[in-house]
Parts: sequence; structure tokens; C-alpha cells
Amino acid sequence: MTATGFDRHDHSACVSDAISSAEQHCAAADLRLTPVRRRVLEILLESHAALGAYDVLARLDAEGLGSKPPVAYRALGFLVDNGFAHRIEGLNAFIACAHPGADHAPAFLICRGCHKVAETRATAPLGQAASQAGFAIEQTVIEAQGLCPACQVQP
Amino acid sequence: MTATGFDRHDHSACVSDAISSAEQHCAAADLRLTPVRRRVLEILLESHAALGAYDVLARLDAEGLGSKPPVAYRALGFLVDNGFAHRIEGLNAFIACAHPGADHAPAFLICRGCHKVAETRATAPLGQAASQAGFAIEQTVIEAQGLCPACQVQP
DNA sequence: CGTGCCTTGTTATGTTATAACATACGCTCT
DNA sequence: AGAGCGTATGTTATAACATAACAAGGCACG
Ligand SMILES: [Zn+2]
Ligand SMILES: [Zn+2]
Ligand SMILES: [Zn+2]
Ligand SMILES: [Zn+2]
Repeated sequence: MTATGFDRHDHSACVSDAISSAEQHCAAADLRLTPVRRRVLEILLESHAALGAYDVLARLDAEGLGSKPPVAYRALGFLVDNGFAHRIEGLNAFIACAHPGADHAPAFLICRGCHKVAETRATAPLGQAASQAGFAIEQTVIEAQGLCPACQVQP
Repeated sequence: MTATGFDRHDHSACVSDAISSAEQHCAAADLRLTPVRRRVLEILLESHAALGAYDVLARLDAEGLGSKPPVAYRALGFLVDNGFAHRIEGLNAFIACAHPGADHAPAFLICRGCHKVAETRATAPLGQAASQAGFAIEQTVIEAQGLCPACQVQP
């Protein structure tokens, strides 16, 4: 399992894979990847950095696709709800999913230098504490802050 | 190690322990637990639920201790920086630390029913993914959402 | 006393997010 | 075709969260 994002990779393939995966999943699940939703996913996919809702909105506005906050929040909500994107709580921002389609529990490595974010997987380490407390976990947010390889070299 | 918060416990002892622990730590580290800071810690300690900065501010205002956002944010910042409280990213809210004084990596069980939060500890499960990616972790946020024992019974 | 440092007071503004209601579009059933 | 319905979008307004910037007070130390 790799943490896509900091490594060099064929990013245009990375983008087109994600888009076609989203198209397939939407077709299969009777979901509509409308122009705004599709464009927001593309915007998120353009980099592996997290974007704020208003950053996304600014791009949409520049392209005439919408200028009011709910436009961005609705599209982002759709993408997050259906697993095409994730919300990064520590940044109040959003990032395209790096493992689209798969049912997965994501975890993130967030670089405080360049703001890139790598998605990986992690099994939640709270099972024991939760069962001791009688707590039923539904979802776990795991976000590590630190420095990516590039930002460690040139601080 | 227990996840304090959902269990029945002697809460007044829980509060006074935390306050005296904070006093000791401040005395030892030459930090000033001023009236506003102390009162904010007490407010957080009153329940095991997370409080938003403006909730805290409303209480301060009612007591004549301050009415402008920076007053609350400064006191909360002091408490968080010195380990007396934690920020819950998933809620944009704050909670008193349940293991004060100790140097620790907290993790949280957050009930979506009653909004109580239990603090526990967890070792971040990202060491391997991080070292593979060459990423230097500085801090990890772990927050599980779900239902506490009480809220599972009566949904 | 005067200087420096920390804390507090206050104004203003920036940033993130949603409620609520109106409109448009696509589909199906008759 | 036209009515009815559900989803998506457009728009207004406001709520909720957070910080920049500067002024003023308090206290310790030389
Ligand atoms: Zn890529
Ligand atoms: Zn970086
Ligand atoms: Zn308690
Ligand atoms: Zn509960």
C-alpha cells in the first residue's frame, strides 16, 4: 500500500483514472456526475494539495460555472458522500480520493511546507479503547501533520 | 488505560484534579494561569463535551470576563498550547485534557448523539506508510465518530 | 523611575459553512 | 402533449468560526 501524493508519478494517468473511475461508479450507482460536479473533481485532481471550498468556488466562478458558496459546497458534498473526495478536517479543505471506488478507511499525511496531502490507509487503532468504553465507532479521522520528503530537504 | 468521559465517575474530583494539576504545571513552567485562562479551563471541565469558542465566550461574557472573540481564542490557545486542553478538529471545538501534565498523543471518541467526547491514547498507525513515503510525522490527529453506550440504548 | 515583556481590551475584518426559498430540468404516467 | 414529481441549480441572506492589528494596562527587574 503506497501513499500516493509525494512520489513522482504519471499524474495525467492518475487524473484520467480517477475521472473514469468516477464515471463508472456513477453509472453503476445511478448517480449523476453533472458538469459542476465533474469539474470540481477535476479541479481537486489537478494537484495533490487540498483546496478550500472557496478556492474551488473561485475556479468555478472564473469558468462561469457558479459563484455562490452553495454551488461549491453542494458539489464537494456530493463528491465526499460518494467517496470521490475526502474532507481534510485539519485544513477545512478537500482533496480528491486516491483510491476511488474502493470502500476504504483513509488516512492522510499532510505536509505543512507545501500543503500537499498523501492519502494512505490505516486501520483505526481505537478498537480496543472503544470496546472497553462500549463505544460504537462509525468512522475514524486520521490525519498526520509533518514534512514531506521535498520539504525536509529545503526548509 | 481508560477512555474517560462516558463512564460514571467522581466528576468533581475529576475537575479539581485537573485544576490543581494545571496550577502545579504552571508554577513549575513559569506560566500564568490568569483568571480568564483558569475560568475557561473550568468551563471546559464542567462537562466532557466539546465546547465551541463562542460557547465559551458566551459564558465568559455572562460573567463579565470578556465579550470579544480574541479573549476566548487567546485563553483556549494558551490551554491547548500547554496541554491543558485539546482542539477537536472534527467539531471546531475544544475539550479539557483528561490526562493533564503527561506528555501524550491524544485520540478521541466523539459521540454524535450527546456530543460527549472521551479522550484516550493511541499510537498513530501511520509510521510505516510515513517512512515508506519519507514523510516526517510531527503530530497525528485521531478522532473517531460514533455512539457512546448511553446513546446506543436510546437512539 | 523607565524599560521590556506579557496579558488584556477593542475594532474590524477575514474565512468557512448552511438555511431557506425560488427556478429549472428531465423523467414518467396518462 | 401536459401534469406531476424528483433531483439539481440559482440566489439571498446569515450563521459560525477565526485572526490581524493596534491600544492600553500590569508587573518585574535593573
Ligand atoms: Zn497524481
Ligand atoms: Zn511538502
Ligand atoms: Zn469528569
Ligand atoms: Zn452519546
